[in-house]
Amino acid sequence: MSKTAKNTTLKDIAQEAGISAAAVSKVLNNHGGASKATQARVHEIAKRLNYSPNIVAKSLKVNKTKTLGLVVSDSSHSFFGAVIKGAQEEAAQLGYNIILANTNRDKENEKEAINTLIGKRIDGLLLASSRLTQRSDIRYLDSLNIPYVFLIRRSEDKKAPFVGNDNIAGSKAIVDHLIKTGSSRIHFLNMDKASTSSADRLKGYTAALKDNGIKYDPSLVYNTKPDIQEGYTVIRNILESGQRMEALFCGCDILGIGAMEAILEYGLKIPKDVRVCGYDDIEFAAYLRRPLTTMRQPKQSIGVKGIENLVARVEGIDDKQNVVVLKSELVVREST
Amino acid sequence: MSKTAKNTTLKDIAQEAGISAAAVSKVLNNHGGASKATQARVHEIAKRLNYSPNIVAKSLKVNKTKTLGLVVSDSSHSFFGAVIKGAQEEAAQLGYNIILANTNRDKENEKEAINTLIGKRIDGLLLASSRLTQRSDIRYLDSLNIPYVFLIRRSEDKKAPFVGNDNIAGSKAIVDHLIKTGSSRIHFLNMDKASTSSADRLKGYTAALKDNGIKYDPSLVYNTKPDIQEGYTVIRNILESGQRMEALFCGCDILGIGAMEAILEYGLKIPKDVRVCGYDDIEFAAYLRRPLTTMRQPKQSIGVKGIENLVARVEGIDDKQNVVVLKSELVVREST
DNA sequence: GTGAAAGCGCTAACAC
DNA sequence: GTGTTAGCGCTTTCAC
Repeated sequence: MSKTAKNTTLKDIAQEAGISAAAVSKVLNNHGGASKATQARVHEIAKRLNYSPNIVAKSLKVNKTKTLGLVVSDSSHSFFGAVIKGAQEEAAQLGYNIILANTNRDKENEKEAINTLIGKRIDGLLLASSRLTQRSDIRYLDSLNIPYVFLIRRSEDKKAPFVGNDNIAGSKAIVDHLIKTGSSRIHFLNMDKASTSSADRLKGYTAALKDNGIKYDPSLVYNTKPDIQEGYTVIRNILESGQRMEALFCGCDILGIGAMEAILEYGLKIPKDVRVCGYDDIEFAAYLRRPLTTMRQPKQSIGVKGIENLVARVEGIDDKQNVVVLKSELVVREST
Repeated sequence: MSKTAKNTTLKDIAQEAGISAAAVSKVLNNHGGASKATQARVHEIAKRLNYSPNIVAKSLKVNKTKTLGLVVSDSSHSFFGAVIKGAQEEAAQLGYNIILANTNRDKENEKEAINTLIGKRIDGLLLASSRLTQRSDIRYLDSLNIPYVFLIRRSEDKKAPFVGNDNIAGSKAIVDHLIKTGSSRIHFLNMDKASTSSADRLKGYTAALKDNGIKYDPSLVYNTKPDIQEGYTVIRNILESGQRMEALFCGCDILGIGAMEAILEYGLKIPKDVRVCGYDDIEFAAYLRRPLTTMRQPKQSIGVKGIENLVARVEGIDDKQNVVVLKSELVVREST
């Protein structure tokens, strides 16, 4: 299994063709460099020797790796799976590769992952649901000296490049739906407080209440991390405390799944007794115990647009937008 | 956004410390190379100048990139998400990065992706649910001159390195479960015929029947690609054709989801009228309309062990197993 | 122990 | 046009 077979290099081809390596390089990159006859000869030899250019050497020379970093909190989450797919395929389309890193929602892990990526001399960085969203983090990111784009969760610095959906409008729309269809007492199980996405979703929630003349009651709002078990536990505790619940907006579908389990287990009916909404529209939202009403984020498009925007920055194209806000769409299912 | 700031190099440090770049390299890699005092000085300067080694240059020199390729059919599938996570984290642990590629279940795409990866001079290749499982494909893979390991779906060549579960034993166990709990007429909705995994699952299915003295009826066996809609359509057609169905083994959970939708929509009860099993135990199998009985594959472990095995090959360690078969586990839920 | 020289494979700049 | 030279940033002999 040891690599004995040396790879063919430009020099090998040059030797066989009786010209210089530089000339071969030019021919193979279509920069002229030789007579038609020599060109044909070079191509023939390259093919025969099964030549594959050493991108590492090229990268060193041109100081570009055609590799992008994609940092996500957890690549095993269905939501990120779709984003990653979009990003990876668009990158391939544009001639780039993607190195993937997981942070498990930890800021130190994230910085460490980024530092490794920087060592590999990536040309640009995509940060999905980053923890580096504080204003002070921007200095760190800028010091990296490569372009970066936030995905899904924006920075507190609203000028930082971002691709995602409008969380305020999205959650306002979904809470509106809950109100229009009959509830005025709406529990809200939001994600971690620290996240700008959570903050925006809370804004949407309060805006919807206000628009409909409902008083905001902070005791109906809870926060927890996006995890099925967490959602289950929080809602179960609320129910067992004897609080009446008639409508519940969950900050993401994952929390919605846990919440619905708790509600059903408690003996309440969905949607008859409690109506439940999520956010994201992950792939399985339609096939749950109660198909979940939710806000569909264009997950794959977020990945695609993110790469598009990042590559534009990497390649110095000027007419890119700084902030790309994609539309989300209310999907009403059995849970409401 | 243009990269004006030049990165610090060994030479910069050397200059400031008044020694050679080679000496600095040795110090920074703890290969001795200077007096204690000089060493301290070098470290101080490196830190002050925010030195980050250029891995591209190092890779070129040592002919190793510390980068591995991971080729999957579809990274957005929940199942692969878990495998990717395990692989990525284990790779990071061992000092490697992962470049991800999608093939969309197409052999030509897969070869193209691999060729790109080879150009990037990856040190090794992980093939998850590959299409290159024919004996003749081994020649192609061997010609790459880097170690590779099949994940999940094995090659026809049983000597090819592989990490996954025992599909024969797994599907035999699940069909046994169906038989033991009362069914003798068992439909089987398997995945694509071409896959070695499907072939093995069919073997398990027939073995279970034989063990229990049930005659194998090929008219109960169907094949389709792993897609919710496909599963839905096939089962719906069977039902509408008037065939009686009392138990159904699906080759993967994804097909199980589609199948259950069709069955319920047709007005039959699960598990009362039809009992349904899947395979894989994807994250959401427990939260479906009918929580799905299934065979739990150790998804994350497959990624972890796959990387472990591959890295052992890359680093020339001899005591690695060629074929690693991980245990799957029957998880009984409401659907049976 | 310490430092100088060579060279990984490629391409951009420069001479002919 | 055509080909040579130099050098990207690093490590690894090899001399001292």
